[in-house]
Amino acid sequence: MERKSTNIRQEEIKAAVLSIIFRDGLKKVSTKNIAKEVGISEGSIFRHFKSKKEIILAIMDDVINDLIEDLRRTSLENSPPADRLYNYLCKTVTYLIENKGITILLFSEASYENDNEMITKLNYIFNSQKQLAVKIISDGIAMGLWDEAVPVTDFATLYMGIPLSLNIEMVLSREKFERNNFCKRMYDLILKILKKS
Amino acid sequence: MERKSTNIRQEEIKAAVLSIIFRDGLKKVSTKNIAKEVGISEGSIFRHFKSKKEIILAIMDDVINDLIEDLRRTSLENSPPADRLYNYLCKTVTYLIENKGITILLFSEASYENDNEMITKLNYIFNSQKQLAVKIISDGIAMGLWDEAVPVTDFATLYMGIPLSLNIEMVLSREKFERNNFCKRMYDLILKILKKS
DNA sequence: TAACTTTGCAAGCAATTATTTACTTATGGA
DNA sequence: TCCATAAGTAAATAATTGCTTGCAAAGTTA
Repeated sequence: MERKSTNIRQEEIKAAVLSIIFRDGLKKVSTKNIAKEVGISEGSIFRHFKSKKEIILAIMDDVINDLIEDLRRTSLENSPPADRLYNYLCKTVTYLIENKGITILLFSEASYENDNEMITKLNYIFNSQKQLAVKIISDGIAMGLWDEAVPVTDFATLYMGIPLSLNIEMVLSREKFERNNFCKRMYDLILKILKKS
Repeated sequence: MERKSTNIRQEEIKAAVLSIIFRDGLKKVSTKNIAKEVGISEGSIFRHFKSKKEIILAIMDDVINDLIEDLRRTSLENSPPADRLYNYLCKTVTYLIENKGITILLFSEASYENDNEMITKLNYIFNSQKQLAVKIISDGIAMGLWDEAVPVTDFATLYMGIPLSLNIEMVLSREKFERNNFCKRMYDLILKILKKS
């Protein structure tokens, strides 16, 4: 009966959830299976989280604290907008590839549960990414580097399709997705929209 | 005790599933709730479908027969590629907006269940759309209308982000999504990538 | 050492799941 | 009109769900 602190167990539980999602699908994320994955009893899970929903919300908070805050910093740098946009996109892609279960959790769990708290968090994650992208593009246009005729919010909607496409490709072909230079290839494409003609 | 033929009940059951998904979320799609929505007993459902999974697969088949086959026709027309691309995109967008539950079903249920048969069908739906888009773009390039330097498969990946973005926007803001001219706006953006410089 | 808190477990909870059962009744062609 | 078939039901099925309980033992602080 090895004992670990709640902090550690919380991390183990969140990691277990993501592993199960990526390996077996969202349906298999039951408290019973989480317990088995961590190596503790089912009841113990409720020592560290008050409900299953709290686990999911905690993972979404991790995304906000890790990814979104990192993206915010990138977006607000004062390096050239082109560099910022490239880093911005690649950081997102890298994060999604390295935290595999997260993409499925984000884009499926909220529409599965239809839970208000989850949808609010997902909305924040999604719209933050959009708005921070808008910031970079607006800067580039204001600096006279990019085409001022580009509708920035529409562009941001199209931009958000990139991580979403990546997500679906990963769901459909789990391991063998061709991620080589994925962000560079997508970056080159969208840059053409921004270029002055 | 009104009685209807299996054909009719199957349509009612599929429609009920989509209604429940859009109104209450995927989680509420239980045989009990489907029965209530249709107005029959739970057991009756199994007179018309051999399992719940068969209902989902039947809806996916509808997408293949209705949307994908329509897109195939559009893609293979011999009208100008620009017209074809515009119609192609708008048909997809219109279909997704008019069949609300379908977007959630397609992009969430497969990753929820992690079922091979479902993933195979989703893969077919997704890749057909991609390949048919590739066909239109390749035609445009071959006719000397568009930039031959555009990497067509990368472009198709970016293109697929459009329906995916639409899906997420609809999940996040159910009714009040600004769908006005959505396809025209997205079309104008991606056309800039294709234009010769 | 004593007292207290935290972490652990096995067992049990009520609720829900998809599906099957055994039986009834309506419909449509002979 | 007869009768097989198709379409309906209520109720029971076994399995699973998230979560709670009661109690034991490990860690921490005094």
